[in-house]
Amino acid sequence: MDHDLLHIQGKPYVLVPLHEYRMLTGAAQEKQAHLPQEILDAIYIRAEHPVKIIRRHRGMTQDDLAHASGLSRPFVTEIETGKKEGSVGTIRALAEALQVNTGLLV
Amino acid sequence: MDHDLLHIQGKPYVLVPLHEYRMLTGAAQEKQAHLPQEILDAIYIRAEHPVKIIRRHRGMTQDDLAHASGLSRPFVTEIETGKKEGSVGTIRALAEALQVNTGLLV
DNA sequence: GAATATGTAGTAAATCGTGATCCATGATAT
DNA sequence: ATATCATGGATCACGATTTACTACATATTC
Repeated sequence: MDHDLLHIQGKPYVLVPLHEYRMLTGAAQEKQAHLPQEILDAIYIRAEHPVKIIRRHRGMTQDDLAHASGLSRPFVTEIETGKKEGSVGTIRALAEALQVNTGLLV
Repeated sequence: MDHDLLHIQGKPYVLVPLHEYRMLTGAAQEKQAHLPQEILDAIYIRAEHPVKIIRRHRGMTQDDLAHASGLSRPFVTEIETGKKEGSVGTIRALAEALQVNTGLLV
């Protein structure tokens, strides 16, 4: 937890990577050691759906993920585009297929 | 609690005043200590529903949790007894009310 | 243009989440 | 001692919403 300390107009600031900031402020996540920082950053920024971010990082197509998770391919699309949210079971299946903690997808 | 977001070499950072940073890190440590090992063990064992385990550890009744989460009391009962699973939104509301990561409840 | 990857409609079926109601226990008064 | 009431929890029926599918459409890439 050692970050850069800098001063702006005489006041001390700490430069905290965004994902750690999210953790600190309670939108907390557990450590995902196997996901590189830029992926975690992308997830926390929420510019795209976490499933999409992680799926592409895993080098999978929607069809790959659909088969791996036992869901239909269009449904994966709808999850990723935010048209559907999916049930808790869906989230678990996706997390399992993507090999990440469910907390990352919720 | 909203701070400046900036990018350095493509990575997102948050500029946090030092005193708030100290508060945040202190609070985070305390938050982790909030759930003792025995509670985490109980959750892991899954003898009872995590919501029930954490709710009682927080000294809340089902009615307390219902109000805190904005859900109806019967629904909280049904979640805890496993009769219903709830939507992702439900999980988020409960995690928020119980002040734990969603991952613990999914 | 063929093949691959992704997005959209339409839908039966499942689930959500609620109010009404009920059960058990315990405290307080009668 | 027992009737009454309050509290915490559980169950049910049900309208409303969502799920997750198949079939179809559109990009995108080779």
